[in-house]
Amino acid sequence: MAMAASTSGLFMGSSSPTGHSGSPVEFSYGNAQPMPYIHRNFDMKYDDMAKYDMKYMPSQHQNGHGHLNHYAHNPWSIPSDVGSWSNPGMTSHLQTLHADIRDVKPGLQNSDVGNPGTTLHHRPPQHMHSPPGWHSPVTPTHLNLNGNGHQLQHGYGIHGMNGMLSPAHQIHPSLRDHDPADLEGGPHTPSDEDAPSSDDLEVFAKQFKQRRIKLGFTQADVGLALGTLYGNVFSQTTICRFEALQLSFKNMCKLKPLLQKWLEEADNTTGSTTSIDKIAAQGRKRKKRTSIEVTVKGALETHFMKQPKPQAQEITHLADQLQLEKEVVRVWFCNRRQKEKRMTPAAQLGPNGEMMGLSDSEQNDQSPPQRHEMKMNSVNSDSCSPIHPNGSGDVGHMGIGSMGMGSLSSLSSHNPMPPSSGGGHIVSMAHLQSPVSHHHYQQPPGH
DNA sequence: ATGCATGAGTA
DNA sequence: ACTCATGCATA
Repeated sequence: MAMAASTSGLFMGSSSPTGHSGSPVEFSYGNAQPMPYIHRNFDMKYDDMAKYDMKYMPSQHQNGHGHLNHYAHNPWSIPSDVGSWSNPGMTSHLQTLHADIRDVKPGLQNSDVGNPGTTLHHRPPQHMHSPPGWHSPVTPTHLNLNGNGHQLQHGYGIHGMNGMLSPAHQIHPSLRDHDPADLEGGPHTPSDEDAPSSDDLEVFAKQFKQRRIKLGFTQADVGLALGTLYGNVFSQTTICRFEALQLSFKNMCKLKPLLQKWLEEADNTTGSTTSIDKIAAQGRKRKKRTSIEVTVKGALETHFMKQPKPQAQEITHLADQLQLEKEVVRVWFCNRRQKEKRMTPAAQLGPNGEMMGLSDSEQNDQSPPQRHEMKMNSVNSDSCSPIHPNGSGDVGHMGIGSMGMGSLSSLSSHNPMPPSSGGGHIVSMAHLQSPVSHHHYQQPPGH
């Protein structure tokens, strides 16, 4: 199926390197189209579905969505192609990742065949013609997942294909953080790859964004390119969050190598163009996004302060009270909690920067439903990172060149953060706009 | 850029 | 039922 194979422009869905976000609008399936899903074809084991009144249409199902899921839980897995980031802690799941990887782009590699030598990179800005419709109905490459729902697929993933990997180039000195010392198989010296500190991540993220923009790529482009290159497709959202340091530390660490590699490619790619088409997925509909009214939201916030983890019963009650579906409320809390992990009570630093508060577990004082978040924090005390609160620039809204996030906390954490731990610290600490009002959440797990 | 949503893995 | 990674859809 040759889709738009000729497109050289590649994923230029939007390309508005104008400076800020790649407006998602142009992004393929428009707003109204519940188009296909790229992954997320799964079995609906949802009974919730009932409520949603069949709004979801399962199309096919395998054991789970195939790609980047598993590794999601194995944060340290990374493609081994890149010898660079080999690191003990992470290597364990490489293969796993690979496996996952391939399923994402079944079609692309094919379509790309025409340009064997190319680094599968695309040169966006210059020529962007037809938007590569993602509509191409691509066959879901099935991955053979065995009963465990895990990978176990044909090995022809990425590596087999002409497509990816290639770069042997080196990157800017500034970007390369590995030291040559770690060749061989032994325990190599810990480098950034091993355990980037939050500072490293921050710096990298910033640098990444700048380069990306200079190169003329949008966040969406990068996300797609990653899929092309390594098999892991990421959305604009994820790239955005990465740049804004809004991911968990673990997640940041996981993505960094990929983005780093992409950067290398992008920087070195001369003019080769590669066109790849994006795969589309089959559709499966998603529940229409519920828009919660501000007042309702406020109520939820209020409850959240008091009880971040309401019991099912409570949720039911709340839902009933607010006239929302229970599921909506439940999800709201989940998301809120997740968000809370990035929002830190941090703001309570004293003028000197000392950390204050955050000892109590909950209080009545609640913050208004503001939308700024202050990030940086670590949720679980367990593993690492002493986080220093110090937010800095507001990453989100600044212009590229002007990002002033100078130094945040250097949580220099080290460690390979054992996956075992819940490790959910987020690295981000970006904006701290209003240093006032905020609640601190930090309640002990026991509930 | 972010809110609501999905789903794998886990407790 | 929750966490975590991730993303569609939207502001």
